Amino acid sequence: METKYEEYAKIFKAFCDENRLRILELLRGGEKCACVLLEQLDLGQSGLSYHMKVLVESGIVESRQEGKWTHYKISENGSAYAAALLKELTTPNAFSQENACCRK
Amino acid sequence: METKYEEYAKIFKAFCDENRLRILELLRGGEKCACVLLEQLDLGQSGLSYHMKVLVESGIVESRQEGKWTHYKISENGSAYAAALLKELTTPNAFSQENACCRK
DNA sequence: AGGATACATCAAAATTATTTGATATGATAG
DNA sequence: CTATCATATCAAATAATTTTGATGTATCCT
Repeated sequence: METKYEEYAKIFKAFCDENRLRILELLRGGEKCACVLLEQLDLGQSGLSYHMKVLVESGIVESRQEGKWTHYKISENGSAYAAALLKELTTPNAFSQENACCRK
Repeated sequence: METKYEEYAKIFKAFCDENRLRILELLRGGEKCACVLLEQLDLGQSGLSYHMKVLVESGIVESRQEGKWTHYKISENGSAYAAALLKELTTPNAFSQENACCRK
């Protein structure tokens, strides 16, 4: 089983690699098929496939098959979930308890 | 020089490691000094120091020196910036252009 | 001053992620 | 059915990140 931390980490990995950030930038312009991404990026075919897998598994990107082509687009739900999660991870929680460490 | 993509990646790396996510969880409870973090985590001293450096460099965490102790807390500004950036990276941009690829 | 404490830094080892090239799979065109 | 195209998967090579243990540095305590 996966800890919740591994699961969260997987989501944010979408944003932790230059190539994936470039891919997201292209997808901000709308759905694209792999062949288009491939010609706009400095990546080989299997490299693109690898990064698309990471992106899809993060939930940030969705894929749609159409015959032999695969189309990718940014997932609204996935993105909203990531945004909400980031906010949660950085917001003080209810029982904010100051630490009583380091006596002077 | 650093590309903007490297800079963005650095920010999200804060959230891509189990140990760092655990540290953030502790910091959601308020400012903590390194010694407290150390005793709550399964990490050695130099390992903690390494992760705190990554977190501070991402801008998500701020540190404050007090004598020989270092206190860490979540940075409101850094977190807000990351949240805004994530939103931007996943929002369709103005000139959303559908691709004209893959003739049927 | 001298020893202890808190943390940072370094280098080596271990682990994980990414790239690359070769091969597999599945859809379509002929 | 066969060949071709688009993409996925695999394994090996490379690169980046993380862990670990040793050492350095500044502060504090006596």
